[in-house]
Amino acid sequence: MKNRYKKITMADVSKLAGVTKTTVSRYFNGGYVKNETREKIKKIIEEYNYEPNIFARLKAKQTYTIGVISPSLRSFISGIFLTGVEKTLRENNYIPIIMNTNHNTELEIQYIEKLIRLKVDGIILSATEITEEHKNIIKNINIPIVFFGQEVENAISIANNDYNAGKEVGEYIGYKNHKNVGIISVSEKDYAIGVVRKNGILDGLKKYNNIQNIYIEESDFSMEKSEIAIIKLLKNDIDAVICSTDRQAFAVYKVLESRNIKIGEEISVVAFGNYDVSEILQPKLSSVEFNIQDAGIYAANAIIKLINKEKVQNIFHTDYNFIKRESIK
Amino acid sequence: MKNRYKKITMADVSKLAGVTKTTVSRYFNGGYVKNETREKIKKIIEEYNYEPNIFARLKAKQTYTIGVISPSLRSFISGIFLTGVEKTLRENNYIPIIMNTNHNTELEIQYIEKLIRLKVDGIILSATEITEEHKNIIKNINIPIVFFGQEVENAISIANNDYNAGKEVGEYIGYKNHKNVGIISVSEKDYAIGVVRKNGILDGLKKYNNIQNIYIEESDFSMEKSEIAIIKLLKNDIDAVICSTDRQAFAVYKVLESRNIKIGEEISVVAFGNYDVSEILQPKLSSVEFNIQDAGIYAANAIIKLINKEKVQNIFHTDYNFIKRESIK
DNA sequence: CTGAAAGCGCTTACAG
DNA sequence: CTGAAAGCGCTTACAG
Repeated sequence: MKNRYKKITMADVSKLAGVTKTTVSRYFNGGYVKNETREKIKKIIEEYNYEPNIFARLKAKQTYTIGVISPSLRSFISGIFLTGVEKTLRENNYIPIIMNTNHNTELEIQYIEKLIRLKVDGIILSATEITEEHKNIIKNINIPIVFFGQEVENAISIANNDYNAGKEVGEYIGYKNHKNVGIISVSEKDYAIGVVRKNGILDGLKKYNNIQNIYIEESDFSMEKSEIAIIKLLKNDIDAVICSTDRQAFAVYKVLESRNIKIGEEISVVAFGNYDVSEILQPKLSSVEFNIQDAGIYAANAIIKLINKEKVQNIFHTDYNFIKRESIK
Repeated sequence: MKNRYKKITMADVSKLAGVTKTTVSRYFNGGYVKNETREKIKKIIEEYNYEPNIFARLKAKQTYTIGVISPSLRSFISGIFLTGVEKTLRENNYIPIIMNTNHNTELEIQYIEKLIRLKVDGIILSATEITEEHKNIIKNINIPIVFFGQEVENAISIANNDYNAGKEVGEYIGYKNHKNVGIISVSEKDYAIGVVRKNGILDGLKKYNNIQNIYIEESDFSMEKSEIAIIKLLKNDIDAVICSTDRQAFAVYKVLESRNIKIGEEISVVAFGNYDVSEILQPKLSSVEFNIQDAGIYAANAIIKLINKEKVQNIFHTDYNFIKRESIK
């Protein structure tokens, strides 16, 4: 058997098959090749386990690479999203070039530039914030781009149905007859979570007319900041805490447990994200589950459609499901 | 201001700077360029925000791309590892091509072939199993490869100090006077965890001569299988469960809670991995923390050294730290 | 210190 | 249906 770990080029294959590399190229790119010729090429390819080097498609219209920019490589949400994206892209013979910004928006812009230079066919951007620069990109870029996490005007975007999800949670907290509610929010720069989701919650809380006080503390996605937020909220006499994410709820659990405050009895806790461990917590955390894997698959399919000049609707809302568990009294 | 989202090539830059592209190339690749010329080029580059297309280095000795193969994009461990790798690679001007196998070993081999075709300078492989095919690769591949997670003979590898960590845990369970111990293991194909870590545990358990029975159930990294494993173990009268990973421990918590068995009182639970939520669980999970971020940074630095023909020691063991919390009586 | 020419591994008009 | 030639955006000997 041939050494599969030695490189072999299209020129080598063409010689071995007794054709020219034009024909081999056509073989791979769906051009006309006579059946007999096709067989000859196929034989060599299989024997030598050949596959063209995608990075050498310098002159091609398509490079079959897709840039994927993520704010994190280690969060629950981004892990699932990337898994969905990667799988779908790979199945369609695209290769993802994954870039991690570590929540640095400036890097996001730099990576877009870098990806364009790399001649990617399209970009999937999981964004936490949409700046003027992003809008500028949308106008000037000439490859398709799909946003995830935020609704973006005049662009293709995939977002959670944050308003409705927030509203459902808010209504339920009211329905369960809470009086004084603390909310841990995030920066309004993260419009989807910091504004839309929050507004949904606030509108939902109004429904049953029994909420007396609402206290809001801004945090971020870290446990540290969220611990500070819940400590501040506890200065008020609250009977419910609505967290923007499960991770924030973990911080709340930590603080409440340390103070021996009974979750689900003295104070209700609810969050968004439904991480896999949330049902292991004591008491089990109530949380809104978003179908992130689907979002990833949708994003990958959307970018492929856009590359193929097919129509894609401007905004796609991910499904959600409010899972009520023991953390609500 | 120039449109930053239009591509500009080295030829364009060279014309604008009044030199030839050879010189511009040398500018970027550390060749001799007169200071005056250097300034002219620098000016244009900054004005147009130019950077060479790394994928067009078809003729170069180095492509500055590194293949990174991971069994998952959404596990706690791989997330941290990839974050460390990506950061370090990026800081050194390498770009990672991240491939996800979803625990499919066959894909692993395919991706190695694909990466070689892509002319990556080196490969970092986070492996759960080392097969004959892997050993074959090591012999035949002519670019450097660094393994993570498993110790590999005649290759550069980074692994947790699984034996010592296992032993420390085993000893502690003996020291705390447990009598009947259940172990949830993983397949022996995963040598690091399924054999080395397990052997460490078993050897550790011997130290205090007080363990009467040891029951072992094989699982994998999923909660589902681990629930089945703990249910089987509970048919024996055990007073401690040693899990191979925190995720397995989550399954154990779930089952024990559903049966109202008091963790840390009736049964001790201990695991390996120390996921960030493990200290939020009730009772707090005792677990061995491995410094995975360091492993990622080390792996990236190792591959860069190998590319530069520098020496790297064959095996590097990641630090660990056994964190004892309330889950042990 | 810099340039002209060839080449990396492909694709793409253009012929035939 | 297939080939010869040019070219993608770079790098690299080789001159000078």
